[in-house]
Amino acid sequence: MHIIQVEPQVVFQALSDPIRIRIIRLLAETGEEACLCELVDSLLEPQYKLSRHVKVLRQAGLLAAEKDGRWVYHRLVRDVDYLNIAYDLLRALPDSEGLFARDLQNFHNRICLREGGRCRVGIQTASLYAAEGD
Amino acid sequence: MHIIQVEPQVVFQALSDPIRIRIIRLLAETGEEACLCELVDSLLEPQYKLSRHVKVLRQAGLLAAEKDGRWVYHRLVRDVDYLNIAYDLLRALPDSEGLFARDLQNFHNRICLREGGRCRVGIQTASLYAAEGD
DNA sequence: TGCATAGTTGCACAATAACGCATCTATGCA
DNA sequence: TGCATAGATGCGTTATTGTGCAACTATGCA
Repeated sequence: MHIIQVEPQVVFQALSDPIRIRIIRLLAETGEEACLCELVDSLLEPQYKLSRHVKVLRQAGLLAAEKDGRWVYHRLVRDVDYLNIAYDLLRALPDSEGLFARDLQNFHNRICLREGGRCRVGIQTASLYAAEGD
Repeated sequence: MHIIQVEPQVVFQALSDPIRIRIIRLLAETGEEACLCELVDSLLEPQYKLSRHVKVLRQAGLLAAEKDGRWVYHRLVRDVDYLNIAYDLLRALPDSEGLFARDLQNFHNRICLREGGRCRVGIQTASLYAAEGD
């Protein structure tokens, strides 16, 4: 394990985007790790978009990635004190319009598709949430 | 008093700049308020630059401004839970190169010039820190 | 009432960042 | 060994942001 020295402003910059906030908040709230397709089905955003945002979060030191076959699991970096405070901050944010609650619900639904705790399918948005529109 | 609803990413965006981090960190660490010229003498950055950065922080809901004669005092907004966590976060940041320690020292020196707890002078950088260079 | 000064802001410019599209890589399975 | 699929990325475009310079506003004092 290696700790990459990151300038503080890079961490805040990484969290200055709504989608990236939703990603980190989802993992902070659930304590889970998630592969990209699970994030796609939870946030209902294009795959290439989330792939880029996850990369930003990784380069900022907030996420660690672990490859498992075709899937790449992303989890929060927990061994930096001020990052844990950042996660607490995210969990303390208001959810005035219930947008985060929706992400959370979608994520829970998507987690149910795991087999042996591992994701075994790809993007399921079309079949799972087709009726939701949005 | 009124609370302006601010989207979370705006707060992080406000803290995504090194100078703005230094401003908030200084006020969080000392518990003080500061007028603009005191910030100029503490951070050793141009006045127009800090004026703009302070404006960003104000619009993001992190700072409140109070005018007193020719001086404008800036203080942290304390009545929002997640902002207080943000201030804790800033105080937990490393100061690997001692840059923040310098800001803090300059600020303490500058506070000594107050009369009756109020700033009564303008920018003193030239006379106070002329020898420091940078 | 005019001047010095604390602070703000319009403007132009350079750098950065988010996005959609399409394409590319890498891995498991038939 | 070829195909389907999870994920990454190059490119061009557009929007945003930080900065320096200079000019501006607002306030206290002689």
